[in-house]
Amino acid sequence: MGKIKKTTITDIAKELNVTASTVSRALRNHPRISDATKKAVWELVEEMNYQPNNIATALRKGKSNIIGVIVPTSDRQFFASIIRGIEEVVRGKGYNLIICQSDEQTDKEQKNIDALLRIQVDGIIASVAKETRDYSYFEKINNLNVPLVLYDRVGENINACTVTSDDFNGAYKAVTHLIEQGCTKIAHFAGQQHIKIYQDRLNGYLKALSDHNIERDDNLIIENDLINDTDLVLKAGYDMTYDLFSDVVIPDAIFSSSDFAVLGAIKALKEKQISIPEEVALIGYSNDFSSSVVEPGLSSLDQQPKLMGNHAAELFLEQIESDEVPYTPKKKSLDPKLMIRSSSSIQHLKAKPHV
Amino acid sequence: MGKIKKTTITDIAKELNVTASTVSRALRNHPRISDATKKAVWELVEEMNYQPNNIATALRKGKSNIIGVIVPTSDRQFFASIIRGIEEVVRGKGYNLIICQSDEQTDKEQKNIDALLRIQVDGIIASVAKETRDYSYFEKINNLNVPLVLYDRVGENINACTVTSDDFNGAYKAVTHLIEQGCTKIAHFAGQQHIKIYQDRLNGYLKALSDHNIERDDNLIIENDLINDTDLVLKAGYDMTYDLFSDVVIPDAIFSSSDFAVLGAIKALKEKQISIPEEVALIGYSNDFSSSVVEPGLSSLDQQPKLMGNHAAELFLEQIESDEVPYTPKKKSLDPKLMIRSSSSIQHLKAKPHV
DNA sequence: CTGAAAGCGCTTACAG
DNA sequence: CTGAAAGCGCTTACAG
Repeated sequence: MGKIKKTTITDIAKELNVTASTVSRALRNHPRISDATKKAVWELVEEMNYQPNNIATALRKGKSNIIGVIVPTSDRQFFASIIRGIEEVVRGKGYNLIICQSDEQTDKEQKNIDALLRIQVDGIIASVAKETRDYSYFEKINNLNVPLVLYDRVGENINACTVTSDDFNGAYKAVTHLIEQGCTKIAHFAGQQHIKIYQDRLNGYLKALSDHNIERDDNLIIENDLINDTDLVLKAGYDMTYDLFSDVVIPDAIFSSSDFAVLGAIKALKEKQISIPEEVALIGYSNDFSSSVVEPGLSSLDQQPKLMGNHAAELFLEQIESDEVPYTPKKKSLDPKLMIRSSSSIQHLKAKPHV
Repeated sequence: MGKIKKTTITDIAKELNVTASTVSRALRNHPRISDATKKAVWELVEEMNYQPNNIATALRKGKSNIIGVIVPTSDRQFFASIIRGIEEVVRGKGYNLIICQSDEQTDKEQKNIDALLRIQVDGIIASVAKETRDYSYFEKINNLNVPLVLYDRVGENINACTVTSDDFNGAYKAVTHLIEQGCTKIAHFAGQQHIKIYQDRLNGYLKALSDHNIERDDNLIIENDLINDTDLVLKAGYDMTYDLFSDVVIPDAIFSSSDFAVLGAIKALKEKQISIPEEVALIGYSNDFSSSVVEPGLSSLDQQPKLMGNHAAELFLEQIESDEVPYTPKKKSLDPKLMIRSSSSIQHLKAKPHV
C-alpha cells in the first residue's frame, strides 16, 4: 500500500476552498457556520477518512484527556478490577487511560510518574509500591497542578485525594466473626508494617481481641512479606503455618492479611491432617477468585475493588472540574464485606458460649 | 501553591540568554553545543524542574512513542500477563502503553481503535473481541500505516503480524495424554466455533481421537459460550456436566477449552460423587491460577501468555524499525505446555493397554 | 558553536 | 458566516 498520509483539517479545507478555521469550527458544530459548509465538511470527513489528531489538540488546548494510572502489578485480580472500575467512569467522558506498573519498586514508580508527567496527563491515579517509604515524589505531581488520586495503598500526609478500604474495620469484622465461632487463640499473618493497610489490619485484629477480653499473644502474630509473587506468598503462608503448629501455643484460627498466604496454610494443614474449620478456622483478605475455588471454601474480605476504581475516577473528575484553589483533597472510604465460606463456619460450635 | 506554570524550553532559553534551538540541542546532547552551555542548561533543568513536553515532541516528530493495546477484558489473568509481557519488552525503548478494553464487544472495539488512532499511537497490539466476525475495521489501522500486531485471538486473512498459541497441538497433546491414561470416551467442552482458537482446539481433539482409532461421538462434544464472566462459564461447565452424565454414553474424561468450565464440572462431579480422575479424568485450558488451587489439581495447558506478550512487542518493534514497503507481516506461534496435575493422572491405569 | 525561521495540526480571539 | 494570524512546545534544515 505504501505511505498513506493522514488527512488533516488543512487537506479538507483545501478541497473545499475554505480555511482551516472554518473546517475546525464546522467539525465542532460551531453555530455560526452555515449548514451547507458543515454538510460539505462532514461528507469529506467520511470520504477522506479523517481522524482528528488528538496530539495537536492536546498541545493547543493544554489538555490531553489522558489519565495516568499506576498499579503495583497488573497480574493481580485486585488491580485489574481497579482499572476496570476507573475505566467505567471516565470512558464516557472522553478520557483514555495510560496504565503503568511500578512492580512494587520505588525507582520504577518514580520513572512512571515522570513519564506520565512528560506525556502531559490530566491526572494520575496511583497505588503506592510496597518498597516506597518516602512519598515526596508524589508531591511533585501536585506541585505541577496535576490532580492526584491515591487508592488502596496510600501514603500518610500526602496532599492528595484518597480512596481506601476500611482495613481496620475489615479485620475487626473478621476476627469478631472468628470469636463468635468459638475461637480464642487466633493467629494473625500480618503484612509489612510500614504499609498502612497492614498496620490497620493488625490494629483491627488487636481491637477485636481486646473488645472480647482475649489477651494478645505475640507468638501468634507473624509478620511477613505478603506482597510478592503469588507463589512466594503461598510458600510463606505454608512455612508460617508449620512454624505456628510446632510451637507451644496452638492456634484455633488464623486471620491472614493475604488470601494467598492462607492457600499455603491450607496446604500445610492438610499435610498435618488438621481439619478446617473444626480444629482451625481460616479467614483471608481480598476475596481472590481462588478463595471460592479452594477446598474448603475460604472466607475472605471483599474490598470491592471495582467500586474503589469507580470512586477514584469520580474524585479525579471532581477535582478537575473544580475551580477551588487550592483544592482541598477529598477522602473516600469503603467498607469491606466479609464473605463467609466454610473455612470459618463452625456450625457445631456456634451454640458454644465464647469467653 | 496556586497555578504553577510548567517550565518550557523557552523559559530556560530566556534565563540563559540563548535561543530555544540551543537549549533543545543541549538537552539532546548535540555535539556542536559547548560544554559550558550544556552544563548551564542541565543546571537550570534541575533548578526549574523542567519536564520535556512529549506531546509537543510527538506532534513535531510525528511519533508519539505510545503503543495502543486492546484486551477483551483486563479481569483475566491471561490478559494481565500479556500486558506485562509487552511492557517488559517496550519499556526500555521509551514506549508507553495505552490499554483499552473491548469488553468482547465489536462496537467498543471499533471505538477503541478510533480513539487510539486519534491519539496517534505508533502501533496497535490487539486481541479480537469474541463478538467480532468481520475484521475489516482492523484493516483501517494498516491502511493508515500504523503497525498492527494481533495476539491469541486473531482473525484470518488480516494483513497483520500475529502471535498465536498452537491450539491445535495443545488440544492434541491433552487428548493424547488422556488416551494414554486409558480414557476412550472423551468429552469436549468446545468454545464458539466462529473463533479460530476454539476451532483449532476442537480439531486437535478430533485428530488425537482418530490417530488413536477412537471414533468421534457427537454426543460428547458440547459447544458453549466459554468467553464470559467467570461465574457464568463456571455455571455452564456445571450444567454441561449434568447433561453429559444423564445421557446414554457416559464419558470417562473431559477435555475443556476453558479452565473455568472445568471448575464447574468438578463441582457437579463432586455432587454426583463421581471420582476424579478414577471415573472421569479432566483437563482444562489456560492454566489459570485457580487450576493449581482447586482439588484435585487441574491439568491444563499453559499458553505462556507473558511470552506471547513479549513476542507481540518484538514483532511491533521489528515492524516499526523496518523500512520494507509494503511490510510483510510476520507470524509467530508458541507451543502450549501441558501441565499435568492429579485431575488426569490415573496412575493405576497407566499400565493398562489402551486401544 | 549558535541563531532565525518554519512547521507539526489544531484552535481561537479578533476582525470583517 | 468566514478568514488571517498567532500560538501551544518542540525540532531541525539552513545559514553564518
